[in-house]
Amino acid sequence: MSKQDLDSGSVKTFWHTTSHILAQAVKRLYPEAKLAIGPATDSGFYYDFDVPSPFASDDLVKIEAEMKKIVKEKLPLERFTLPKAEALELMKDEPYKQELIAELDGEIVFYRQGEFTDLCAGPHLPSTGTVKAIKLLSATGAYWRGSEKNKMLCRIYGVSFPKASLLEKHLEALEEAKQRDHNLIGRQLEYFTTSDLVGQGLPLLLPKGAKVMQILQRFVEDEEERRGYLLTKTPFMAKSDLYKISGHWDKYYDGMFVLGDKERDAAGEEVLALRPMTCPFQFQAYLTRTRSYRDLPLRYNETSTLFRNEASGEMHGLIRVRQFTLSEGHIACRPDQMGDEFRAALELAHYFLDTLGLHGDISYRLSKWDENETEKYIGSKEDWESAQDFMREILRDMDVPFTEADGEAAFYGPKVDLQIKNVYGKEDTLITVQIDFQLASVFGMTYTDIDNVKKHPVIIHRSSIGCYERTLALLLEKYAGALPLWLSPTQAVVIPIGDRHIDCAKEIAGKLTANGLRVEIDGRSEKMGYKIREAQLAKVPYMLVIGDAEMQSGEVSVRSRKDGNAGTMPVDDFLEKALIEIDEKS
RNA sequence: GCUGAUGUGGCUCAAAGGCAGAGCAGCGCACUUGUAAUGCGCAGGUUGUCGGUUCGAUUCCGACCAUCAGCUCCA
Repeated sequence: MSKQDLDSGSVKTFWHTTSHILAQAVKRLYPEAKLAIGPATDSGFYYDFDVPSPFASDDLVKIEAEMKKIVKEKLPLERFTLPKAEALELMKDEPYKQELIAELDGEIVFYRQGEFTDLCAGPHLPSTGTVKAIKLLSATGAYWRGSEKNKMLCRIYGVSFPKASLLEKHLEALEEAKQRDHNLIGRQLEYFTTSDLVGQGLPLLLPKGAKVMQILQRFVEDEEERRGYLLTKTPFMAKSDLYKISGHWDKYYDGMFVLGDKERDAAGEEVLALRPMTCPFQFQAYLTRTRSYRDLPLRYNETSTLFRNEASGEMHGLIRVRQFTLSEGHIACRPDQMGDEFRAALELAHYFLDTLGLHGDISYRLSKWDENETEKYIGSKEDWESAQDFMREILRDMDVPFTEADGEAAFYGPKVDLQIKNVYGKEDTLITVQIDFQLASVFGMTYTDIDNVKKHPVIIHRSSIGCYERTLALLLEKYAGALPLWLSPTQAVVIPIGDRHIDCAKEIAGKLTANGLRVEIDGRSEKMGYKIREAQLAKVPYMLVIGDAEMQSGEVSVRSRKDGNAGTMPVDDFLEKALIEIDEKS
């Protein structure tokens, strides 16, 4: 439902009531089903059921049909409350509802529609009759209360509208989103591929993808150098000893590719592991000599390839992979420099996001530890809270809107995560900036302060552009494959109309290439319209047509992928125009 | 890892317990082209992999691998 039709509260109410209709339909068709929870989401609703065998797609068709009957029955929704004991009695056949009721206080709120009653705080529509258009989208598994320790339930996702035309529009929009999916266009446009033989989560970047990656990396490394970073190149693997100090061996073992195992390690054999992070390596660089307070802040950056053994169901295109490249940096600074450095790290990220056109799609999250699971983290409660308070204050001071999330921190410190949504609305972290009071002392990193006392620096862990693979994926989705000129792997294709124009085309392409443009010639014996179509579909920004007229005048006929035929102009004019556009990164 | 779905030529998709087919892409020939598809021809397959059932499996069954959606986890 679009926001114009209803405000978001009403939309949620509408979807929430639809989820009750879903549950009612399921209960009618599968009386043995036990009800869990069924909320509205940002894009529809779902309901979780405990059923003997998971729903198949045929079942969804039946359930949808039953839901339509319930709508036709125009059942009124009636709110009522019960004291806890009676509530438990009412839900005596619903163990999940009982579990929820047990945790509630005061009067328990229910909603009733026809023969169906559900535990629910509401609010709801007055009648089931207004839910005219319903589509059940998928049936998947979901753990009860979101914990993999619990039973897996069957979740049905759906969406609904007061009018069929709105549903159609919504489904069309979903279809359009699919056409922007990097996993589709990235393969179609040959940015990347995968191979069953290479393995899951290990995409192969093809020339176009590799070119964009190179452009981004040069851009990032150059900008970071300007901002006082020193580039390191550290190994892809290290002995278990290093990870034992950093804590990864204990806290992150399952996430690492270990060339060996714990048994061999325990037997004293050398066991190497691929790095899941760069921190401990750059810390070793810090430790090469004694540091003075005058050396700080010391900013290391590295275009760092990392390896993380993700669970097999997690991998997704270029967004979740097992090997990826991060612009990773670590800043060692004094406490009095921490504020400026933290802020500068965020500002650098803003600069990159602005340049890429992604800033508007970002939301900020202060990712804190989980006070109830302190064993997952290292360091004292005081350190954690002061770091979290500090980050919160800087975010407020920078006037950045943000949310806070418990249990999302790294094991060594809280983070500010810059979150971004993919084309389906699924959120991932793109960039992260972290403050760490732990690892400097763990690794024995010190500096001699002005008072001649050895102290531990504060470490800021930061990425500045996000993992390159993920960034590429989001750029492809953002621009539907038509990347800005400066990022386009091929910036222009020269199209000679006939064979006799090929030499002239080569000359023009040569001149543009010599001036730094990435240019190709399409010299095939095909009709011009065909070549233009192919270049358009490949999202090449400019097509330069060369025929008799251009050969005579020494001009080129310019076509832009966006605006079509732009008429003829001297080659130098096109070059100048293109160079300006590249320079502006627009 | 868990739940569900899917896997047929480079791509998009047909068919089917008994000789696997089309369009696009590719290659060849002709055409020398004026802003989104020139025509004709050729070639391309151990139907993801490995087992099982069967006279016969690409089709049915099982395991594995990969892809997709979701959960959990995470950059």
